[in-house]
Amino acid sequence: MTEHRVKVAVPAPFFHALDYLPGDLELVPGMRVQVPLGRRQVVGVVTAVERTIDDEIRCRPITAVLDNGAPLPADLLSLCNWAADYYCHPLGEVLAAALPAGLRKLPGKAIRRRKSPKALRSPSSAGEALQRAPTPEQAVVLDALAGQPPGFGVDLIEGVTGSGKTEIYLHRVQAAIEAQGQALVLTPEIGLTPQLVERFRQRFGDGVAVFHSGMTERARTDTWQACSEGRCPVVIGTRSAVFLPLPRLALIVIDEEHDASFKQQDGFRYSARDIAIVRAQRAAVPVILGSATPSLESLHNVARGRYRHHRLNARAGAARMPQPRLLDLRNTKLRDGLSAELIDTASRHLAAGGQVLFFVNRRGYAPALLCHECGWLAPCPHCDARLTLHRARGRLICHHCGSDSRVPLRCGQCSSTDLIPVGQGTERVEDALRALYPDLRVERIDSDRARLAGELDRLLADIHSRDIRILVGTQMLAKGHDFEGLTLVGVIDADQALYSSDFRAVERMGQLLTQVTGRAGRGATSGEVVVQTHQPDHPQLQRWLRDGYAGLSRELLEERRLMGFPPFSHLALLRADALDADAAQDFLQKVAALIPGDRSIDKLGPVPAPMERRANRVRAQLLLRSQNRMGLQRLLAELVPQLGSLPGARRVRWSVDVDPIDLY
DNA sequence: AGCACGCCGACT
DNA sequence: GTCGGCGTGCTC
Repeated sequence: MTEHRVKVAVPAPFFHALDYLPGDLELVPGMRVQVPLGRRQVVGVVTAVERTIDDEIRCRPITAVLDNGAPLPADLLSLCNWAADYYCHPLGEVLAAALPAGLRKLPGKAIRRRKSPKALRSPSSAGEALQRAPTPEQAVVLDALAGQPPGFGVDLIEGVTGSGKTEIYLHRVQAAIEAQGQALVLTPEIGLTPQLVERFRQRFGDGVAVFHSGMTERARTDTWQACSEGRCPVVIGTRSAVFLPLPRLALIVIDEEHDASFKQQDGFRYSARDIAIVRAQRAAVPVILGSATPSLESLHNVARGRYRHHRLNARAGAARMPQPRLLDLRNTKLRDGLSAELIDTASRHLAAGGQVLFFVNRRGYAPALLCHECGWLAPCPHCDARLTLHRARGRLICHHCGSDSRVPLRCGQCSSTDLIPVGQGTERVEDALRALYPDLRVERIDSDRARLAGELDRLLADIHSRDIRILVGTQMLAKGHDFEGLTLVGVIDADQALYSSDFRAVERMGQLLTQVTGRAGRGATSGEVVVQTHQPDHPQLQRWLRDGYAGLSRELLEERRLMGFPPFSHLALLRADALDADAAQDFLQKVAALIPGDRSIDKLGPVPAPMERRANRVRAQLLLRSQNRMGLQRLLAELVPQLGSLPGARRVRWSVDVDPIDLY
């Protein structure tokens, strides 16, 4: 007997959609439905409607259809399906990540009514007045972009900080809008870089929607709805915006494409940049990638002829990119991490009226507290890590698990009271600079400081008004901010990355150093950048100094090729952790045993994670590497759905990370 | 994931 | 004698 069956993806870790009976409901793929699952009711998405004679599995009826309006568009459903396969993640959970919370929950008593669409300020009237004439260099890039054949293609714009990448985006977005299309602009963090949204608002007025995790659930759902109805010509969003429904999608811009925050680091571990490129390919629309420091992946795609490449070298106005110099710390006297020469340089800039930024990539006062008598280092009770001293708060805090305790008066081992902070964080450098320059306003900007709403905005305003003369900040400050009066950037310690075992550490160091270098000399005065180091002869640091990020990245690509690491191979990282000592590694050992001894896939591990114990869980990992992406994906597609039923799987937490960026 | 069932320790 | 710990099994 022939019957209709409906495949429904539910928010649970199943690798296949479940079957339900439609009854007399009219269903099409993409509709949200309420279905019974065990003894609860959940929201699922219809993925297919089939005629079937397979009666073997039990089948319950669909409770209700939840969409009064349009179903999830077919292109998005299909994109989510692709992503679920590529990242080996259950489709129902992928859809849950793609839909705003308001569409994932069962409706309450009140039926949500759609707001009537706002009248949009006409883009052209708002825009024309503020249109800047492109520089000759920008004009070359714009001509090249305008001359591309229609359809999919990726253009990477490698432009130094301040060279006007945003202006290029604005022109291409304008062209997309004029052709009645919608443009999607992805950015790493909206809260930290309000300038990008500002520039778009100046040009396109209320046509610009934003979408990010800081918005209320309600606002996100409304924006989702507006996008799906084609009411947003431009939407600027973070990672999850890659899943917004855009019926007239005409262009995708990915700003700061190298930025790690495009990769989700838990649950469904997707790369918004990579999904965006797949989406553009499927929708046959162009992609613009922009960065001062492109990822090695994108540069490799340029080298292979997959992406087109454009450069913007000139900075706007009179500003020149500073030539950084290294400051050899060996055998110099340091005061809270600051050398006398750096202090002299800073004093000179301050006396001349400039602003100075000290870049310290660590929060807190000091990354460790040491007993001077016996060598004890205050450890985190839950992790294989040292506690960070937050002196102003009088706390020792673990930056890995959040463990928080009072600063002890005595050594935990020998009871000595001679405890000294070692190393320096932002708070310590801030204190030192306050003592050195009591008459100047010194402020620290890091995530501890900017946690309060509006605090970051206030600080940024006081920087622009030159009220703040000296800034101490983490990489939070390295991104996107324009500080006209900033003439000196001092990097306190460039060496951390040079000691790291992570294969991407030097790439990230180069990106960070280049980004902070771009902070100096944005105004008329040429800037100065000083990098303190104990490794002044390190070849990669030297390479960066001589040939900039472009030279360093060429060298790093060559190194990756020789080592067989991405982008010259593909990685998937299986992680596991557990409360008992060996459970995670034993589990991954069983996983490894399931993988055929195929020459095309390297099994690296299982091994203990670089930080073996974290938040009281013992962690292990198994890295898979292959030259052949399809081969790796086929293996994972076969392997991953079995892992949950492996003996011991319930005793461990495990995850799969396709294209991992951090190997810890 | 969420929720049941089920079989062993300390309490009104 | 019960309340409740989390091990394991299942959800169309």
